[in-house]
Amino acid sequence: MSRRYARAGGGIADHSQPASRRLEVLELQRFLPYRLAVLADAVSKDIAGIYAERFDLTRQAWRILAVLGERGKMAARDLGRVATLDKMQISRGLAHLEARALVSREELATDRRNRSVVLTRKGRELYEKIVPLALTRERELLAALTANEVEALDRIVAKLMRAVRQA
Amino acid sequence: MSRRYARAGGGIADHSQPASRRLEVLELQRFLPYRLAVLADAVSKDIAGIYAERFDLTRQAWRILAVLGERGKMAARDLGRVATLDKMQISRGLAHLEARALVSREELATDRRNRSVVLTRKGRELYEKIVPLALTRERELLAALTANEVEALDRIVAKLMRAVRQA
DNA sequence: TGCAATTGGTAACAGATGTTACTATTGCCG
DNA sequence: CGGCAATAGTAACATCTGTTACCAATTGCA
Repeated sequence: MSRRYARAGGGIADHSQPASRRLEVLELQRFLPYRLAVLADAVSKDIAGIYAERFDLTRQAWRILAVLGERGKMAARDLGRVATLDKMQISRGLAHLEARALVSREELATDRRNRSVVLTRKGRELYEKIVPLALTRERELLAALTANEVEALDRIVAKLMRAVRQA
Repeated sequence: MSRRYARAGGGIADHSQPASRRLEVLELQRFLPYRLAVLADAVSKDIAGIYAERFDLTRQAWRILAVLGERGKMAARDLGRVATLDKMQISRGLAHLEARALVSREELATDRRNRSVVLTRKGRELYEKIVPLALTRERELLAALTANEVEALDRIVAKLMRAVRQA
């Protein structure tokens, strides 16, 4: 909505320039996709300070660890859906985690393509070290908002996600 | 998961585990940094559908183009600050844009380290083609929100940005 | 049953990105 | 002045990431 204001009293439109030629201004600082990208990147790097710097995990590996810690053994295929990672990212993340003995994979007799994955003891210990730190940091960030804003953010993110997905 | 339910019949707290040892649960789907990352990534890819697919610009190049289109000639150094890009990203983005004759650089007599950058005619034409598309897409996404939510999002993003920056 | 299409997974390459270190220029302070 | 520190910018390398193509296993259907 091209910032057009209703005029009181009279339906006289602004014809100083034909609407079709007037270029709207894009202020990068106010452009939602830009702001979201910058914010998400900053938050992401902040959290990576926990799992990457201190525990040498990639972002994908951390997501996989988080899902396995939360849900226990599951098929590799489902990991992708829950953690929003494509199959290549899953493959690489699991390779990374397996090399460090944080997860183990076992074949399913029912479908030998699909292997199920589970945290090892070492993996669970790492998970239990990271989670409190991550949650604490999340709380610190959310402390900048009022309770209403936290609730609104929840709703807004969900709505935007739906909007962009059905593009 | 370990979600606890209030017990009917009496304010007897659940002391099955001491609070200090109970591991809080991190549900990835509700974890703010994760949700933000997924949303920003989806929005980013959506907008990239405009500047990348149709006009073959990288994300950095697009940001630089946007800033130059909005503010006119400026020092390369300042581009980074405004567009949230580091100096290497600026260097690469400008190389990309210059190779396509979308920007031109000129030396300043006052400081030969620092060159000023400006859109060429071709660059401005491209800018003016992309901007309406980007703004339209932004509006379509924001249409999923109420006016109050749009306003709240603005405030919330600013607050979170401040919170994470002073980490 | 048997063959085409689908699915899970990985290898291999190409391209993008982050990091370190280097050059060139300028500012600062003795 | 002289030279050390700071700044703008880039090259070169290592890493990460996306893409394509491919294999193996399974499913579906003629």
